[in-house]
Amino acid sequence: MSGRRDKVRGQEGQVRRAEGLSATLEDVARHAGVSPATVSRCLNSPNSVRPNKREKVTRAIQELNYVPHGAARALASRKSRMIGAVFPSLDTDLFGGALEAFQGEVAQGGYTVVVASSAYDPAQEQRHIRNLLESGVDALMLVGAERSEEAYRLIRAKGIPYVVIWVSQAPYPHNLAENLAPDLRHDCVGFDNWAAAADVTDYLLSLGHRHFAMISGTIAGNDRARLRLEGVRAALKAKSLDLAPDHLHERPFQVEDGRQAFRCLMQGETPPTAIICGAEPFAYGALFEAKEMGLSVPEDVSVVGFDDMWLAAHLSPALTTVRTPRTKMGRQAARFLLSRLMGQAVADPPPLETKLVIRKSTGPPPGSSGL
Amino acid sequence: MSGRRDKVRGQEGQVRRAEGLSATLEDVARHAGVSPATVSRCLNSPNSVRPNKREKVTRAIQELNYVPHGAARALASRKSRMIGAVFPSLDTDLFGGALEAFQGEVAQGGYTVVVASSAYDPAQEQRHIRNLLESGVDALMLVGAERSEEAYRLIRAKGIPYVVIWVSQAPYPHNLAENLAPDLRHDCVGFDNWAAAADVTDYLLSLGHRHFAMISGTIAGNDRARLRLEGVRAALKAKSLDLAPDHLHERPFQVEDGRQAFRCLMQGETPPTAIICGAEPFAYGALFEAKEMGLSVPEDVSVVGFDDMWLAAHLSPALTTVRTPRTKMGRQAARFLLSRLMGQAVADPPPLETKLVIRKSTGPPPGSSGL
DNA sequence: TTCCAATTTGAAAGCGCTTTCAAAATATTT
DNA sequence: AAATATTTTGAAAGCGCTTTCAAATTGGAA
Repeated sequence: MSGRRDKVRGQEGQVRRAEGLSATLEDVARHAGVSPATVSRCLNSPNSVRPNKREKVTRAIQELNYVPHGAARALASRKSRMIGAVFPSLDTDLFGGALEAFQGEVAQGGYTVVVASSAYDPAQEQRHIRNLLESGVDALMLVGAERSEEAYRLIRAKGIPYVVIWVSQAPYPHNLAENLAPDLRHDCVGFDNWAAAADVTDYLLSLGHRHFAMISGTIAGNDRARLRLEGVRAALKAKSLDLAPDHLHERPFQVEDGRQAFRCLMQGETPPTAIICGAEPFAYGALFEAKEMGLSVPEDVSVVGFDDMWLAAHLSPALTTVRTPRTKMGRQAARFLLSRLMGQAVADPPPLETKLVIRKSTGPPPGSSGL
Repeated sequence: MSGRRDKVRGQEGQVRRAEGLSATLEDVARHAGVSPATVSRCLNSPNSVRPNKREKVTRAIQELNYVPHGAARALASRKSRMIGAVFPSLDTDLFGGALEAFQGEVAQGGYTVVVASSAYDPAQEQRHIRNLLESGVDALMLVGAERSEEAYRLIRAKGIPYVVIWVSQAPYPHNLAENLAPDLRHDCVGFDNWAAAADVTDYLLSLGHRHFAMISGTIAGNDRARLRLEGVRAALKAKSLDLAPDHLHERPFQVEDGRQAFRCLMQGETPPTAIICGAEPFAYGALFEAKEMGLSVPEDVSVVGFDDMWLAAHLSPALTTVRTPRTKMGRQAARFLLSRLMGQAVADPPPLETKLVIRKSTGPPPGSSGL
């Protein structure tokens, strides 16, 4: 059973390809008068082949318009040169920025990124992880560390390096240990969500605020959201304060949710004087809604965001927020994975810095003399 | 030269895998007591195998935690189940939205998407296309039809289906024929940039405007930008008007560029009464800058955007703009490619609709009595 | 029950590359 | 110049799967 593939013999006895079939390495070898092994070497370690042959091969490659067959390469070399990435969403510059940086860096290393968006759905995420694993990615990048044991089992079964971004393994009381099996220490590239949230809260506290509210992203399966909430709570607790149940709104990550939550909060019995948003879209929504309700920020209520996306600085009032290093995360995650793939035993990079960016949406609570 | 791979024989003579090596189809076959062919069939066309065997195989797969090897599959079946996509950028919800929809739809069909961002750079785009082709993608999605002949040659050489989005093949005088070799009719999923631009212009014209300016995205290598500019020009020409040279600013696609251009325009000798932005970030910048300059929109100048990204409706004044169907494009492109991959000879889908969304940033020109 | 058509199965040949091993060619030393 | 060390090359064996072809099994029809 030869020739499932239509090789047709030309008049000179040379094998040509039937329409639509591209040249193979063997064709190149024949065309250049060398062995397939040599062509392969030209592709993978050019200096291990004599210049004159190398030239012949290069020419043959050009003439035949040869493009190596990725799958065959992957099969033989046991590496696909692909890195998988699953993001919770891609329709915002938040993860998009990280992806862009990640992809750019990974491309530098000759790798290609296979991407998927899980729409913040753990089940979908797991399916995507499985898919990527099947696709044969050499490494994996995931957002957040919280996911099913099953998902991690799959990855470990494949034995490929992976990195988890947007979280850090900070040695705080709030670290992940309490929520993850002890043997699970993932490599992280990210920042300390807990500390960053505690930070803004402290700042607000220092302005004199005592009545807080938080609009938090959906917490189930989202450790970033949970840590931020816990960070806020911890900072409040240090001053013997707390978040009243009706002052905590947990929602999907949309601007519209921010609007609703804000309205709800400000129309309540005891409106807060400061609103901490666990994700920036909430803050945008809050600001928009404030304008609509005729409330002024920060005179009537202070609002802080989280992430410092591009819009924050342009809003009026400009938004006080926490700058998170998404581009850096993308790049660093890429570099980390690349090093691991080159066999280097790189250490977990240290957590990245976040920065409290104080702008115009925060001030002393109403009624205070400015302290 | 056997066993480059460490197969170790267990005591029962059964082949197990050394650490880190995952089970293969052959392992599954042995474990289930069937031939490899049967396992393969279970994976690819389950109903061609008897239920009892199928069950055994399914169990074996589970027990061994078997994950098919994508590259091997791709090599043997000559299809990789991957689709490549190159976007000009990913750090905005514009292309991100399209990508998200594209990826979701493609995943439905059991495909996976390999993505790359070209940073609006043709050379980088071409490199990415080459890379994706090497990766063995079964199909390709690109933004815009304008790119080097070389790039198209590469794709055609591989003989895979591809689709070009964000543009249409509208049968207008402005169609692509003049800029592309006649034999190049690409499958398009998109809308008519020219007509959409002409549309807003007509609207502005109908409000009484006669002094126009345009802030256009960089045109080189970007047919969307070019078509939009031409659309505006054509509409103006129909009224014997034109865009003064100093009333046309061509820039990268950033908010900051919009700010600068706006300031420049409004501080000029003869400021326009209407500014058409070829991309929405420009309009945002314009609105922000107007506020800073103490100009009011639309009283002093009307501003229109292009794309209707999420922010447009929340701005004050809310932005009049053209809604472009990016989610639909993503989905439709995916479906088109999927059909082609299933061998169906689908026709080019018809151009999608755009919609002029009139909000508050446009009005009669200053000094007019409201017509 | 016997025989033939229809359905399931397995053996084996690749898919296009990489990589080992040994042979051939070249460079270096004595 | 001969002998040895080094570098280049090629032959061939897979990588893990799919798919053809023929053999084995099954289900009906006779």
